[in-house]
Amino acid sequence: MVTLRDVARVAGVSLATASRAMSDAPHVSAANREQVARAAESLGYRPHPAARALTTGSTGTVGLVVPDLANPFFAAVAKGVQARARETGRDVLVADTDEDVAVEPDVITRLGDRVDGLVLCSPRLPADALGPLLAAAGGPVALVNRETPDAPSVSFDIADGVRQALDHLRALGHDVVAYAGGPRTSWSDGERRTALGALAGDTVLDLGSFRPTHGGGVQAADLALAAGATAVLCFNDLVALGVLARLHARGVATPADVSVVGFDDVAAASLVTPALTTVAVPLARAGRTAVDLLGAASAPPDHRRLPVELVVRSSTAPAPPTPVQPDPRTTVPRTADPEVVIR
Amino acid sequence: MVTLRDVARVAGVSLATASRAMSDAPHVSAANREQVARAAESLGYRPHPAARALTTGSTGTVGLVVPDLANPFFAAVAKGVQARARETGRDVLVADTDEDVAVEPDVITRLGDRVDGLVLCSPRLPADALGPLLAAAGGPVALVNRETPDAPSVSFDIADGVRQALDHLRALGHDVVAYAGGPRTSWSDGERRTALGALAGDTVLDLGSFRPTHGGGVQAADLALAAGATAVLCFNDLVALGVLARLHARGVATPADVSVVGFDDVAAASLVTPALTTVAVPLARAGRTAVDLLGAASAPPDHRRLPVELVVRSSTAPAPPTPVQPDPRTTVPRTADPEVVIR
DNA sequence: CGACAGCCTGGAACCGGTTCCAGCGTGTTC
DNA sequence: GAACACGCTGGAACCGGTTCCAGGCTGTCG
Repeated sequence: MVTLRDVARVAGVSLATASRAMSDAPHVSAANREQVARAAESLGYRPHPAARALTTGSTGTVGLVVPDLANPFFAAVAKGVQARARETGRDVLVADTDEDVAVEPDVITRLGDRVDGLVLCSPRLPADALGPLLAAAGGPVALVNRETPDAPSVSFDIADGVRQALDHLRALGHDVVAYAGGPRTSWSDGERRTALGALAGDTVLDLGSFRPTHGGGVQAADLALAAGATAVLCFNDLVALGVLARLHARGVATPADVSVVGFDDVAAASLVTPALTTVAVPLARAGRTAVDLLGAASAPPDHRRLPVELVVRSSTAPAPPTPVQPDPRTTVPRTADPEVVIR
Repeated sequence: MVTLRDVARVAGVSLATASRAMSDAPHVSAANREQVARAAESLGYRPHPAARALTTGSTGTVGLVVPDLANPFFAAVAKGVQARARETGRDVLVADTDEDVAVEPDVITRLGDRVDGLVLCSPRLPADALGPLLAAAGGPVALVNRETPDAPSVSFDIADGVRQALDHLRALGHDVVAYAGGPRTSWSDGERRTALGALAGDTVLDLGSFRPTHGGGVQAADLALAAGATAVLCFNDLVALGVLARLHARGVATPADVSVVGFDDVAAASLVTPALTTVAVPLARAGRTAVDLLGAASAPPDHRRLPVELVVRSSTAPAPPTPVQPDPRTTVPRTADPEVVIR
């Protein structure tokens, strides 16, 4: 292994000078700078990351914590984080919590020690547990798809996305829109619900909370049908895909009988038939922005809201003249509580 | 920041003893061991990773290089790598080459310096460039979905997967099977082609090479139709999904008129309609196994082939009595060269 | 009762860089 | 021509751990 001492010896200068030359510091003559560069090149010198980290205190690494790497939503964010980090000469240490809230604190503190900054994507931790943890991380932290007063964050203009979706469905003649919600503990589900309440309080039918997966959508579809909804707005694309699949299986035509709108614009959304109308969210950009926020600590913390855009595809159409009748043989389960209107 | 010196002072022992106590080394009295543990606990001591790495030469980190984090295939492998690394007390440094061969060498050498071992998933680099690079990594390397004599690897029993798919289609009465191939430079496409040639030389119709994406499948579907194929075996699930979508768009019924088989069993495969019959590949397990191979260097290197399993869903059915006629108005493009039979 | 073995212990060297500081040489200015 | 400023240089301290080595203590055996 070749160290800086070797480079210094070959270049005929002291260790200190070699170090300065390598890091483009001032107080090095052009001749020596050249000598050192040449020696380093010929020896194939590569600085030892740990040694550098020990003295400078900076590791050249950013951490990323996501609930599930295999979820296309997080994968897209991860890609953005990775790309931006590489552009700025840093590496990414990634941790997958497997959707388990209990491991989040461990992972955050462990990673916190090893990185220059930490990006937390959609942490599931409740606000009161998150706050103290951010301090314990011991370095800059930026959140994605979650907001808290204690740290900078980048999230999406969910209210505007909900408005665009609602405007679109109303323009198509859907007077009442059913909402297939995500987990109650989800910050972004809360944002959607708040927006729905503010924008269209008494014309939104709450189908309840579902797991943010294909299965959750399947479940929601039956409730939507039972309630006689002509349009379903979904927590995310996976849920929307589940709704689509279930409607198809039950012989309900989309978009002729029921329109479906998703959220996120995951890759699969445009590949399915009918192609999904959905609120596109700049996931990779969010990842990139989060990395940039790590560098720019400010007080009060910076909260970015990235713009979103409704992408109209083939899963939405004008409301049918006579909406599907609620199936008289079915009843809506209590837990879904579809009578409750969001305010 | 609290260092081991602080712990030693509080515990009333020397730095050396404190170090030994913390790392469960021998030659420490039970009393001192207890004192040190207590002091470390009360001070909230956490060892400095860079300092440890500097002396021991081990970083407690494994590297992972993938072509595209957002591709569900690689995401699943990454999840496996991450899980196994965490179980063994290590972290994962991940790099996404964005499908660009040119950046692979850079990424590999850069990451190689910072990790105890490197997992390379589906490197696109040609064999003659890969070999030297593995040495340059300067530590143990394990490959996933790629084999080379120079390093241990974990791949899949592709030949058996191809056999299962072929047996299935033949049992359904498909005499000739079209193959929608992946990139010529892909090692695993080569494996599929070799298996096809060995198993069914003159009953396989080569549709050509396509980008391993939905778009590639769309492209392949038209060629399959033009050639009058009743069954299409695809390089991977994304291609199969594209084929399915295009057949649907052109009014061809699946599986009644044409059967489609994918490869990998990505999550989307089971969510689409008709659900995709595909060769399921243990992606996460491959990731875990690769991490284990890093620890167990052996000569000659260990090459694991994980078993695969055909999952029969709804995209395959008995061959139609009278196959779809090749559309007389279309001709098969030259580049696809469907006349060429794999041997 | 003395010698020897063996377990603990702490001082010090070391890992590979970065950076402070003192010293040297040159150029500039009264 | 002397004093001063400034740029370059290398010796040495330092970052926070790990580990070698010498020495002290206790226990056992002859």
